Amino acid sequence: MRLVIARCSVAYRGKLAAHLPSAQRLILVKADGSISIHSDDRAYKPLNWMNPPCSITESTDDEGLPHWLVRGKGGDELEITIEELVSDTAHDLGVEPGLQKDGVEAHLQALLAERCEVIGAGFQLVRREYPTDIGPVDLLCRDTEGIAVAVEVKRRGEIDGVEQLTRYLGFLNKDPRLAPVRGVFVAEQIKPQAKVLAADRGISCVEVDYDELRGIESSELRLF
Amino acid sequence: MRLVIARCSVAYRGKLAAHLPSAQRLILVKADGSISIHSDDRAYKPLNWMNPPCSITESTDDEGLPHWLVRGKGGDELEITIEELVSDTAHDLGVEPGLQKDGVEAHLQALLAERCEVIGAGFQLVRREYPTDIGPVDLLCRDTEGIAVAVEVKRRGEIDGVEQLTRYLGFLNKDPRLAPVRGVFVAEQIKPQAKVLAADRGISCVEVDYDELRGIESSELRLF
DNA sequence: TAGTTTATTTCGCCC
DNA sequence: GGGCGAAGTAAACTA
Repeated sequence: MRLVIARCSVAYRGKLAAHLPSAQRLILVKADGSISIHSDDRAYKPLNWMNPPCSITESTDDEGLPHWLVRGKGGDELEITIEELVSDTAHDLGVEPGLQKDGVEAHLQALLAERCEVIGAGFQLVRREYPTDIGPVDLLCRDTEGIAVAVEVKRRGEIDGVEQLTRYLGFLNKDPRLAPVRGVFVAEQIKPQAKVLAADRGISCVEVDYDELRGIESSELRLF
Repeated sequence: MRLVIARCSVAYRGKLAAHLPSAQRLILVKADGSISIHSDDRAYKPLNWMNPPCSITESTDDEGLPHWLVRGKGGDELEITIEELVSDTAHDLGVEPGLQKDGVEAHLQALLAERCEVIGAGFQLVRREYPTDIGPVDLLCRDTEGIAVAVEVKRRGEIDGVEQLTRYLGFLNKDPRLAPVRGVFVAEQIKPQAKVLAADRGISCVEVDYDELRGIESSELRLF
């Protein structure tokens, strides 16, 4: 990993055109071949960058200033003119063992599969990831009257999720062994516009609390 | 901007839980109060981070190792245990003049709003970002016969955009002052599948050239 | 390898 | 400040 602190100007020409006037910035060159240019704000997002694979050509211009030309795929170009070099260091960091994550949508779906009465009183799970021609439905349940219920689980409920569930319902209702199938949209938070669309499509909405669900799971575990 | 190279372990507890085993990494502390932890790969994305505003508390643990506790909003916590400090430097970068972008959807939409006859001969703009219960339509126009036309603008025309326009048309057609409303899908490039779906929905497709549109704008400017 | 879906998405705009 | 759509989205997963 190479860290360059320098006063520089940058031009990007690729999927869009962007330009950075002269200022002091951090230029970060990683071992994976990527390059990113950071200012002292915007949190972790760089101002400009190039993803690997890309080639970096360092040269010196007419006035003796370092000049980098970075070429990425698709003809993308990043042009860096260094006007004043403050610092240029490199470190060999070695291998990255990797990040462990817990608590994403997959986990929420697993919790709901085990406690599907949270979605509706008396619901019984038929199966997780119930297959259809256009992809698997998160959960397929049956309610107290034996009616099939397709459940779409999201961490954040937005309009796309309602569309997705609508498509599944269209296909599931073609199966005479299942029809009529009703839909439930489950998420930690459901946006107002998604609720409007769901109502318009006859889909019910349920908001669940992740910590509470996990709490139920924990209490259950304590019983054994 | 502070740059720390160190062997460290990291734990994040917040929107999810995540853990990083011991390895050498770059810890980037920016003037905006953000912190991010980078490995030598994954391009510009850090392994862990905390967005501003957050507070960093540096202490020393039982074994004399530096220990950082970062608290963000919503009770999020980032815990960094430094096991070996390789380098710790700081630079004052000064103000960032900012990034100029050109060629994104907003610009395309603005150009089309001014020249909506490009979408259809004789089209007149009613308004940009015309509001509906499920979100704003990019452009609402009227054609030569006074029929309302909902226009969805994308940089890349894919199936999602056709779905989006279909939803808008459904809601707009409920308004007796507008109905019947027809739809036009405009993009620099429209994928074949999106064209098929649009045709199936009675939506017309128009492909426009960004440079040409900008060219028209430039020539207009030259006249004055 | 290509399409699909998620993301601690982040970011910007408008209300 | 909340809601919504776009992003040079990127990254992970699956068929």
